[in-house]
Amino acid sequence: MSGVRSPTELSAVFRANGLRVTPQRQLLFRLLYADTTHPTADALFTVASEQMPGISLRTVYQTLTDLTSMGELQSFDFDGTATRFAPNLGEHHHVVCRSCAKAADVHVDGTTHLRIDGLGGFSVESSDIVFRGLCSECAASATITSITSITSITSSKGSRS
Amino acid sequence: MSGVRSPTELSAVFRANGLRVTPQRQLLFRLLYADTTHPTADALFTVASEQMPGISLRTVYQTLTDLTSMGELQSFDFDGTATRFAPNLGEHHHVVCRSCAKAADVHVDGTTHLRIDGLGGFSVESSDIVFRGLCSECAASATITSITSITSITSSKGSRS
DNA sequence: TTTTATTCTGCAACGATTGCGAATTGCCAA
DNA sequence: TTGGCAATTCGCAATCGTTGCAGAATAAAA
Ligand SMILES: [Mn+2]
Ligand SMILES: [Mn+2]
Ligand SMILES: [Zn+2]
Ligand SMILES: [Zn+2]
Repeated sequence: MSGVRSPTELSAVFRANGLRVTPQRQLLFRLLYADTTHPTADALFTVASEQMPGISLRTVYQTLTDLTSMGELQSFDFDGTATRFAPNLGEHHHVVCRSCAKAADVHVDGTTHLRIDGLGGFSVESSDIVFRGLCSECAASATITSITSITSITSSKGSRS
Repeated sequence: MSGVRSPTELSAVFRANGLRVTPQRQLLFRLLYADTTHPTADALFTVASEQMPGISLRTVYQTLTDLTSMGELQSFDFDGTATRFAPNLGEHHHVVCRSCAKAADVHVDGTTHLRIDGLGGFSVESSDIVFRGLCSECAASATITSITSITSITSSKGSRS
């Protein structure tokens, strides 16, 4: 239920579902294992290409789709850009940086005490909580930018861009 | 802070921001007023076209973008499909039907008691909770489908597709 | 009314994702 | 081990949602 499934285990899952285990798939199993960045298909394609030049982006999408429909991965749409994929761990939620789009897992206590008002016939099966804010790196550079900006205004005697 | 801003109020907001009030914009203000469906740009375009044939989808996008950057609308990416827009009411969250993608507002109590573990340097500025499940219509038709399916299996003596 | 900066529209371009068909290949059976 | 063949990969075109751009239209100030 929790923990990342190993490449070997994923191979077994594929065979159990009547799917073949190819070098491309094995590589992706390895890359996904212990990847905590919630990467996009294209990000995985880039790193996969280093180890296997010629692998196609189409195959990356295919494998991610397969893994997702088998329940081994979850897919997320944190913003309007590319879909992000991550191992389907136990119940957890996410923080997303509004500046660099970095995402991280968080564990949230107290979700069972939430009172939902206004459901009007909807039945709830799951919940996704996305906390938005700034990662530490972006918070740091925001501070620097702000200081630079003040310095710039001071030293340029109030010019406007 | 809460409640939908009226077309007249939105016109004032536009003028206050140095933007002009055009018939296209006024129409969209009216359509958005009291629209609780969290429509896509294209859905709004369709209904707008009925009242103003010739209005362009580009203009709908433009106006939605303007309203969003003025803080009058919020935009959501519930799934990988089109962005959805809705008046920026007070704090509230959403239920989304996994079958027909209908979205509705819900009010959630207890969010202040959530304990977030594993933030690791992230500063949280806001949170979005999306509850996923089935709306009453889809739940009803799912039941019917299920019964039909059983009937079909029974009457076809166990054939497999 | 005249003027002009803003807005509208149509269309091209873009990024992400999927459909498709031909070439390749994992895997099972002999 | 070696076919045989269905599954898979790959490249490319197509699709979808959205945005950039430029010329025509127009809100609103004078
Ligand atoms: Mn995660
Ligand atoms: Mn809402
Ligand atoms: Zn960041
Ligand atoms: Zn539904």
